[in-house]
Amino acid sequence: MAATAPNAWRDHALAELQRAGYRSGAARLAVVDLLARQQCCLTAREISDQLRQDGTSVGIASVYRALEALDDLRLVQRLDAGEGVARFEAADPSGEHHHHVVCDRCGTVAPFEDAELERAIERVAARLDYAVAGHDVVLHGACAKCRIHR
Amino acid sequence: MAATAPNAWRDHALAELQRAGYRSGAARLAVVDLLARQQCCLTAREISDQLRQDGTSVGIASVYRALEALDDLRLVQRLDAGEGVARFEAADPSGEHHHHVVCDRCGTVAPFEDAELERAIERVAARLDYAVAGHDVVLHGACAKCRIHR
DNA sequence: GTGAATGCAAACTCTTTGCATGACT
DNA sequence: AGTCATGCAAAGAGTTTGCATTCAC
Repeated sequence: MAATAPNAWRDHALAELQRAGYRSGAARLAVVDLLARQQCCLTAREISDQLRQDGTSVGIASVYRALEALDDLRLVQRLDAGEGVARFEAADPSGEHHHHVVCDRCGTVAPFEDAELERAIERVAARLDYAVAGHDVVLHGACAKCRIHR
Repeated sequence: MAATAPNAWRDHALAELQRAGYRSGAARLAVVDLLARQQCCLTAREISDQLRQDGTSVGIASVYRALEALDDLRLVQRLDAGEGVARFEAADPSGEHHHHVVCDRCGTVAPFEDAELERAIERVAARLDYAVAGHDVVLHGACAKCRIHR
C-alpha cells in the first residue's frame, strides 16, 4: 500500500479517541500509525518490535494500553489464532472485515474474505438465542511453502 | 449429540492412547473420563477443579500433559474463545463437530452447529493456497440472560 | 497546574518443564 | 526391573498493574 495514500482508518481512530476523552500521546499515536499501515493482524510484541525498528520505541505496556483503548472503542479487532497470543488489526468502521488462515507449521497468518461465509454466519446468528455482535473464523492448515518443504 | 453410545468417545480415546504407546495412568484416565461426560469445552483449570470436587485430584501439570497427548492424537479439539485461555473438548472421530457462541459479558460458552456454515467454509478452504485441515468459528455477543439483566 | 499518558519493573495468569517419586507392563 | 506417568515446584511467556516521571491541555 502506498505510504502516501490517505488513511481513513488512522484519522477516524484518532478522532474517535479524542472524542472519547483520550489525550493525544506519542505512544498511542505510534501504535495507531503502525496499525494503519498493516495489511493484517499483529501481536503486541510485533508492534513493539516494529516501532523500535522505526525509531519510535514504545514500552510494551503502552502498546497494550493503546490496544485496550482501541479495542474498547471497537477501533481494532482482537483475535486469537490459537497460539496463546492475541493479535490485533484495524477494524474498518464500515464493518467490512476478513478472516484468517493460519499455517500450523510456520505460524504464517494470511487474510481472506468470503461473502458467502458471511451470509452463512449471519443466518446462524439470527437463529441463536444470543445478540450476536461479532464473529471470528480461523482456518488451520499448511501454507503452500510448508506443504512443499514438509 | 450424534451417536451418543455410552462412553463411545471414552473407549475410543483410551484405545487410541494405548495404541499410540501410552501407558495407562490415573491422571490421564480421570481427564478422559471427565471430558467424555461434557457437553462442551472446558479449560484446564475447570478440568482440574472439577476433578478435585469429584475426589480425583489431578495435578494441573498432568491435566495439561493429558490434554497435550489427546491433542496430538486428534482426540480433543483445542480452541481459543478469545480470553487468553485454551479450551478443550472431546473430538468426535467422525469429524462431526460444532462451534461456539461466547457471551462477552458473563463468559458463558454455548455450542451450535450448522451444515450450511460448514459447506461455506469448505468452499472457501478449497480456493485458498493452504492445505486446510481444520477450522474454528466463534461468535461473540450477549446471551439471553445478559441481554435482559444488562 | 492538574491530571492523563508513558515507561519501567513487579505482579499475575496460563502453560510448560525439570526432577524425584511412584505406578504400569 | 525398567520405563513411563505423576505431582510439585520452578521456569517461561504473554499480559496487566503500581508508581514515579513526563507531557498535553
